[in-house]
Amino acid sequence: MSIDKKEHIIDAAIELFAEKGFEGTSIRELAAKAEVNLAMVNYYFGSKDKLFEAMVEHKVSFMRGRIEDLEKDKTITELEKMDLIIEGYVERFLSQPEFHKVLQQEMLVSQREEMHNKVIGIFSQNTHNITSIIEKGIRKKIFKKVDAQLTFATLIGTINQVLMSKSMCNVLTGKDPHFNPYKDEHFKKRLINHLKQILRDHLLLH
Amino acid sequence: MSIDKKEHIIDAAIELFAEKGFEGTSIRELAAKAEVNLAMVNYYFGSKDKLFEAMVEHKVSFMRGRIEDLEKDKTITELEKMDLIIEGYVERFLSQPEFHKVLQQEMLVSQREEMHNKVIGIFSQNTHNITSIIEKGIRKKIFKKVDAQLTFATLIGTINQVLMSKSMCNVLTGKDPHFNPYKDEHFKKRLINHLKQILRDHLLLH
DNA sequence: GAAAATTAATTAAACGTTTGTTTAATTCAA
DNA sequence: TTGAATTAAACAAACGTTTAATTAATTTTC
Repeated sequence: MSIDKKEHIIDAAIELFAEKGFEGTSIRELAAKAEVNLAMVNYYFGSKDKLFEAMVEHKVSFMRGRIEDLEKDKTITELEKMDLIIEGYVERFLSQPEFHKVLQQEMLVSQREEMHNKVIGIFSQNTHNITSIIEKGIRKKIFKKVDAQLTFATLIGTINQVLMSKSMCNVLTGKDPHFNPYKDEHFKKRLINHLKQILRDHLLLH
Repeated sequence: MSIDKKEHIIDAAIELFAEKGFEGTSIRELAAKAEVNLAMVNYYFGSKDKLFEAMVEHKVSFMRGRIEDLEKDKTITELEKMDLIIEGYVERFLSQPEFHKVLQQEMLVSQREEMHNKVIGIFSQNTHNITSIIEKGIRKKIFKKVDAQLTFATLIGTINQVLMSKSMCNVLTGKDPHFNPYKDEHFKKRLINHLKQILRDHLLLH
């Protein structure tokens, strides 16, 4: 009975936090969207802050990466690993653009510091693994001597950029303002291809 | 007498909005930081919303681009244009990281819709010009047939990524958490070099 | 150029709302 | 019958904004 409701609240929270920000969303508004009584939010989660934490916890558990395993994998080349990382990231981020927007907001503001650090932790979780893969490729002389850290920033930054705002993305790609690029399979492939191409150009020797 | 104070308030607003977000910043807090009376904010700007608009207006006027002229310029190559664009962007963004964070926040949330659209307008102002330059380079067969729009997203996205959070940037580059990369000349050059390199790799024929 | 009159700047206090949260009563399920 | 779920109402605190009074600066008048 209550599990549905808890998830209902979390889903409403993601939508509203993504659209209006954490401080910009009132519990009353949230309760109305989730179709529960105002007091239920505090009843279930204790406070607005704890709801936020629970929401992040709940969603992050869904996207625990396999990137650590990937780094150790010796059956595929570093380039193939990068391709898999790109596919994984784009797939994951585009499938939950609202949640990802909430994380981006939290990364920008340092209002709730523990949450800010937590989100940075989530994002930088893979930083080391991926730069390691790139650096390994460099040592193997498969890759050029690039700036591995900023190359990673380019990868994540490009995805973040298109995920930042639907209308921004549509302006960029010249689409109709009400078009939803995140649900468009063609756009997803386009993004993956672009990232694969730019990384190949940048990493591979010629 | 009052011009100083107005700018005092705007400066305080940028700092606080960048750190805590628009809704997360109270006028009382802001007035305290600017060392003015609470009522002065509304006296000068009318409302919190209008203060925001005035702040954006005031800062945007400082960074009116020369990119339009650059597009038409026929004395330099498209690659040189791209180099100049990179230098200009990095210079501009790193010199006002707090203001830029405010814009990023506003791009993410669609709470104040007119402001949201305005910021998108600012950002996409150069979208057309820059993709035009890339596409011209492609027609001239100086550049490969790349996805010009997503290439632009990569350029802006990389800069946005490192500008997102100081501590995030430090985690990425393995620096001390309290280090300020935005004021570091070496980091600036590193970022410029990376962007130039990745664009060369991606755009130029081999 | 000093006094008076007028406008602008500044203040502390109060306004009405909205906020997150809690309470106490009620309904529901086991 | 007991404990959890749900509700409407109330809570104090914080919010953006306004008011009314005071001080400072500027302009006008003689």
